[in-house]
Amino acid sequence: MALKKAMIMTAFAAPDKSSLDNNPSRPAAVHEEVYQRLRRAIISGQLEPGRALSVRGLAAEFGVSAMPAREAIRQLAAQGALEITPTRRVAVARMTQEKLDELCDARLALEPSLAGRAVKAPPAAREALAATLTEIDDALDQAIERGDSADYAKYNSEFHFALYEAAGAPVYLGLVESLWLQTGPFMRVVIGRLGTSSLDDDKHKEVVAALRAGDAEKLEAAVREDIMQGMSNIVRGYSPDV
Amino acid sequence: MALKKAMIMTAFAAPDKSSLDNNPSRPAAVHEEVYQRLRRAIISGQLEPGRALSVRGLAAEFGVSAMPAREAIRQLAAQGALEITPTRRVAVARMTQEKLDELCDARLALEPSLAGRAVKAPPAAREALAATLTEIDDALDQAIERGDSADYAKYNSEFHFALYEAAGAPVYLGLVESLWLQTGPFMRVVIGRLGTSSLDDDKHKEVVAALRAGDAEKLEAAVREDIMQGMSNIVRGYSPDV
DNA sequence: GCCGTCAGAATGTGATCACGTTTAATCCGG
DNA sequence: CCGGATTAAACGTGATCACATTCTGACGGC
Repeated sequence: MALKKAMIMTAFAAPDKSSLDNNPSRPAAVHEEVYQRLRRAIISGQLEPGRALSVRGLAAEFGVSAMPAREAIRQLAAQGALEITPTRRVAVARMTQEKLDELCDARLALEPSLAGRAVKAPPAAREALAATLTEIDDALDQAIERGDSADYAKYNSEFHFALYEAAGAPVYLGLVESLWLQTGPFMRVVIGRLGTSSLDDDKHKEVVAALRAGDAEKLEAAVREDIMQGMSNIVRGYSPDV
Repeated sequence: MALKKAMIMTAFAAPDKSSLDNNPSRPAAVHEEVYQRLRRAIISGQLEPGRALSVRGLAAEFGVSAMPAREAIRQLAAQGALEITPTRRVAVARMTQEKLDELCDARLALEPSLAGRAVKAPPAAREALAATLTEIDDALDQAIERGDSADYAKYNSEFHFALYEAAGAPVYLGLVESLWLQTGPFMRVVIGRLGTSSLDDDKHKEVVAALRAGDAEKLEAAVREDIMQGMSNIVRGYSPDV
């Protein structure tokens, strides 16, 4: 029981305080931090589908009162990450075959064109982004070699969102975040089932190359292939109900 | 001031109780009803962009305590309908040119293919849907003749969502709802500015025809054209800041 | 007439409590 | 050893309160 508690604590790890907190002016709202930590944990697949969450439980985990936990839960439920059962209980959203198909279609419809917008950034910013992406991708490759599926999921999401955030398209970004919040938990299950060995041929190198070349079409194609490859892995590792 | 109060009351009108409440088993949560009414008001453009909302104000409007109002606000903010200012105040999201471009792109990327799924429904359900759509479209035409831009926006949203809900694609539907929550308020401003006279050539008839024919491609094309036409109207009526 | 000041009203946020429901555990009879 | 009933714990939800911050508008000096 103490072990499980420790696992939970790491899943909801606080953001790295050593990095610069780029908003020194205003202290962040408590419910906002709860939301962000929970969101990261879900996107990077640290919470398995069907995992029950409770207002009081979350509040205790984060050392806050019930109110911020409630707000974070409602926000994530609105984005499709959490399900509210008919009896009003809260759990990480489960996956179905139909939902998986929809998520795949929607990701292909949105993410490539979102990524494509990143090439419109000024060359200096583009180069900086490429450097950041390479850095993340290196960490990702190391995670694969290590067989660390948790870090893989983490760096994979960081890679994509570093690219997407650079596109400067907040509406698109919000939609895509919702999609990742719905795929994240299930993705992790699949990776844990298949292992990281089958993931060493992602298209991230092509993404960076196309970004450096300023070739929007190639960038979109690379992202599209990356998504399709990742989703086909999911299908390979799929089993119902979970 | 009493007049303004009355206007607000109509904007947040309660759903028609005479219609069947299709879930007699469990009483809906209070915050859920607040959310639904607010959501409808926003999608159908009854709240102008920049309109300030407050927890206590909303709670008073709906005759509830602050808590359900807070939850509804947070949910809608998570969907992009409401903005939270740097000082943590809440207002209906404003429009910018960049956001408008994004919304247009995203709608074109999602809504046609969502609508296209509706043709996969069994013929009987498709025919019933076509009948419903025709009914809504008639009311819509009458609203146009009347020059009633409020009813126009209402029936237009009802037309689209009747179609989209029939597609049976909840993930897509959630994304599209988010887009409408962001376009709704601004749409209404534009319609009010242009009048309804410029809106009598929508593609709804083609939509219904394609649905009846079971022609997914034509259906998608008709929806695409309807979106483009509606969005071009917005561009025509656009002026910054609002 | 304009702008800065300042007091009062309004607001977001977090905490806590109460109530009815739901889930989990316990116990008991077979 | 098992299954159903009963009791206890946990939960979601709504209400209310306190506090710090922010907005509003009136007032007064320039």
